[in-house]
Amino acid sequence: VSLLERLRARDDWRLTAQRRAVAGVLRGDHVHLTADAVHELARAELPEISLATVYNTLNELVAMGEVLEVAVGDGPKRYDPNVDVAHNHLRCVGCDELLDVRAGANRPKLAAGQAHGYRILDVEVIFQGLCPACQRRS
Amino acid sequence: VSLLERLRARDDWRLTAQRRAVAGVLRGDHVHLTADAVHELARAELPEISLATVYNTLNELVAMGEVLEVAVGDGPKRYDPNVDVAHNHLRCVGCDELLDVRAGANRPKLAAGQAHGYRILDVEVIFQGLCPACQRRS
DNA sequence: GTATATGCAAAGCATTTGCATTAAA
DNA sequence: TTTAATGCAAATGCTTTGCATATAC
Repeated sequence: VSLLERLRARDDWRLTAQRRAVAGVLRGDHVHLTADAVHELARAELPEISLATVYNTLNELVAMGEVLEVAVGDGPKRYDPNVDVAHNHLRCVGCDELLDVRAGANRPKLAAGQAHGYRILDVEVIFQGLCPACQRRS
Repeated sequence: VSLLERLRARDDWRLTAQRRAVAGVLRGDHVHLTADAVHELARAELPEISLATVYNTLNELVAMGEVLEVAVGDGPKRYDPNVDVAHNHLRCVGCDELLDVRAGANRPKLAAGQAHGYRILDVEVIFQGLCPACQRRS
């Protein structure tokens, strides 16, 4: 089921040209675009789309659970349409590239007695390292 | 060995009143202060310290490896002086509280064939959930 | 027709930077 | 005395917001 189809199914959410353009850009399984990049790409299809609308739309998609917000390291947030399959991230500390990696069978668990009364909702795992290009550079 | 002692030992780094104040604030094992909070607290000891100097100092401490920068969720970065013991973080998505948790014996490893040529330097694990107070509130 | 989304420009917040002054070594 | 750190204020980068206009339903 594609993002666009899921959005079409909603009756509480108006499907505008701008939102269709944003959804069109957020297609695929290894996409980690910044708001700015989404704006650039969406503009190819709809030149008059504004950055503010891109931000508004992305925030709505995140609130709906249709897109994942990935904030790691410095720099702008990334938006990841791959919400169905649990996965981890691999980031290059040199160039800030961000890749998806399959979640190993062993999702980390909190050690006993370490929950501090929390109800755990999610575990985020981020591998940090140097990509091949940045290894050569350093 | 305390942070202040380690800093005194450096001969390439001038120990000023401001830097001593920042180091004084970053004492203890469960400290996750924002730059602003460090500024507030440091002001108690040294009223004329500026926020810019706090930022400069924190960045230097991070670059030296004496302090950990923790950027998770929205909101400002936190600074964590607990660099010696590897540990994970537990964050409340409601109020943004941040706690240290012991790293389980099983640090997550990248599945075979998923390294994409990267040289891995670090793994960050962040448990997200609701703290007791925020559970009651919701 | 009516509620909602849009674009624009301005505001917001966290952080960094340029530069003249001050202080550590 | 020399070199580096400070404070201030302005600039930056990302993101959000207010409001009049346009558009989906």
